[in-house]
Amino acid sequence: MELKPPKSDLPTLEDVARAAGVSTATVSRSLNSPDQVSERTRQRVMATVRALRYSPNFGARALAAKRTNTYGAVIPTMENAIFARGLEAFQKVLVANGATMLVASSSYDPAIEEDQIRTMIARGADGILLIGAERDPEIYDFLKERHIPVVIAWSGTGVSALSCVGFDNQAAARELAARAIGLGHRRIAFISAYTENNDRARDRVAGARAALEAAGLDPSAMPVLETKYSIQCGRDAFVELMRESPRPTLVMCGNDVLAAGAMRAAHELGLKVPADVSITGFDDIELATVIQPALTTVHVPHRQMGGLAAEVLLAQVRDNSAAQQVNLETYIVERASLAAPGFQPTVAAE
Amino acid sequence: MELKPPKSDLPTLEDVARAAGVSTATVSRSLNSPDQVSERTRQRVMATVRALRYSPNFGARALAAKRTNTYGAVIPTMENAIFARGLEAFQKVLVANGATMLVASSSYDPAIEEDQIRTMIARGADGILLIGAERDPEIYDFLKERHIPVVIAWSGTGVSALSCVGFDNQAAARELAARAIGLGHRRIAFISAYTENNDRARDRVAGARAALEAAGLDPSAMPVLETKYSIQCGRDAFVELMRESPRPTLVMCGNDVLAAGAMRAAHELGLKVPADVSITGFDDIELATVIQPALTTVHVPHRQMGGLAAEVLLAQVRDNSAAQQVNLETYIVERASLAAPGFQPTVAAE
DNA sequence: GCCCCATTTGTAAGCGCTTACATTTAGAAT
DNA sequence: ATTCTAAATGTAAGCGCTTACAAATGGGGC
Repeated sequence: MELKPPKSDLPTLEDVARAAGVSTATVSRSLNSPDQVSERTRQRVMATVRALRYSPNFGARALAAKRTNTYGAVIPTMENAIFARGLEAFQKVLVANGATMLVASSSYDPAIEEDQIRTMIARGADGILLIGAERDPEIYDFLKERHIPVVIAWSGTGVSALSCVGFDNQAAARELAARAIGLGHRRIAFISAYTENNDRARDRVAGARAALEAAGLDPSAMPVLETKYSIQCGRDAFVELMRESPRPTLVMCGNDVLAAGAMRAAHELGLKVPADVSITGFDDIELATVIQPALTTVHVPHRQMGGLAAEVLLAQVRDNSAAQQVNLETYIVERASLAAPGFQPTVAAE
Repeated sequence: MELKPPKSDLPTLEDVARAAGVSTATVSRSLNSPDQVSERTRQRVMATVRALRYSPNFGARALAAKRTNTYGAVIPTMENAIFARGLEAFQKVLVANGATMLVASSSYDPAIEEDQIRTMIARGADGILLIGAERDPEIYDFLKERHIPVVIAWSGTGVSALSCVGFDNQAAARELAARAIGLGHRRIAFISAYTENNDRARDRVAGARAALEAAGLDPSAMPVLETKYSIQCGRDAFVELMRESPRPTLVMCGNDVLAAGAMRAAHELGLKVPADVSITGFDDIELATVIQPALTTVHVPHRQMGGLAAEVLLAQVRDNSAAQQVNLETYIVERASLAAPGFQPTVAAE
């Protein structure tokens, strides 16, 4: 505490003003709204800025301008490739617009998430990216009260009056399930991420149920196992599901990671995919193409979502534009892990 | 610009002071150094803070205290699971200490990286996390000039006088290669990430060479293909390597992602792993356990690294402690993809 | 009851910037 | 020339907080 080094004698706006022979206001304007300054003056100021290696003090600027040019992102975890992708894109767009990104992860815990959101706001975030629409209304009130623009990603329709950039989880899952039913599957099981506090996971399960119902099947007959987001958990869940008799002919998974675990378990149980059992995923991350057989899954445009979220947020903050609701398209990627039940591949495995 | 909503009438320190019947200094102290305030006063102040839902203004605080409690992390990309893991851990430790994380990615481009570093500093980062030690010395000068603590992760010995939390990439790769040589491998090929501006990648290749040399083999005879970080690239590189005659009996990969691609290519070429060709990875991400056969690789404690990096950085900033150099242990994870070289396959790929 | 010192509290000076408002300057129109 | 207007620049008032320093308070020890 005592030894704090002099952080120190960095040039200030005033130093630049003095050196350039203008007022601080002119320097400030040259930096922030160049077109309010004459060409000649601006040149001179900028040259001085460079000569002095001046860099504006962030705190002072934030204090005076009431804006930080910093945006927060609160996501469940960076270790999930889908969020990592989205974040990367979000950040790129931010940087391209001269802004920076604050990140925090909640580990899927609503209490932690709330805390992180408050911290971001206290840190002066001009806007904030949130995943999924489901959370304590009090948080939305808090955000509204402070006039902080929010964009919700990964979920389609969000809270009204809030921007969102997402897709229809339920419709996507329904479509995939319908496709499987069309192929002849009747006994379908589902491995889902925990649905509590997770509207995306819940919607995906609901989508499968809806397809069943539409096909005149009993949706409540579909076994659903909820588990954590990890390969190991997908594996365990699959083993559990295969204890049933008769066995399901298709195991749908709420995401690709769980599906990878399921695939793994299938191999260990000596089950051929898709001959003995079909497996589907959701998200279409790289993993889906690496496992054997390659995974039939739903492609979600994560990068696009992250990039668009940033744009929407920036527009709200900078141009005071209205909240927007953007719904992105998803599509089924047919690979090898889903086929008609009992399907014999022309070339035997191994 | 014009319509900016009133961000507005949030309570200030002064409001709290007035309401609690004390001076602003006392409120500030209650918040920042509670033990300088009497128990009774503090209680009263805190109650008022809660009642008014007061939250300190970030800019003002940063301006007055010359500290933001914000730390920057500049990484190549969040889409790489190893960095995502490290970052997640880094962030967790930061949050546990009341700090927040600013993130930027450089896409492995030194110019972008430099830019991001400068931006972070301009944003008032109190300290900064960097990946790998190799960069323009000018950047280090800049950082030193501003007295910004830096911690370098992922590389063992870094720039002197800078903290680093890493591991010995070269030794780890050497050990793995030595193990393979002990198994009987003589023709080894290497698929590496681009080594330009990437000391980690370079060290890994160097490690393999060192093992060859130590075994009396010619290190320059080892084919090395450099490529981008992606499964597809690993696949292409592997195919390329298999054109050689005689074929290598072992393809070492600079990371697990490349190895996954190689594995994929091996299957496509009808090559059995490890009978026809062994494959090794590096990093030990989850992917390594999903592919068939499971990957023999080097385990790197990414999370630990990220967490420690945060601790080192915090210590430097808060306690003004000296720079530390921490070297973490790695170890070989033996799975199925590496075995003694089998007979030379005569069946050609199509 | 008095003195001294440690503890607690208050006073007020900035921190470095933005911006409303005032002033000056320079063209254009007459 | 003169007047008017728009563009360019300057002045200076904060923004909300921290902290050096000063002042007040409260116990012991005598």
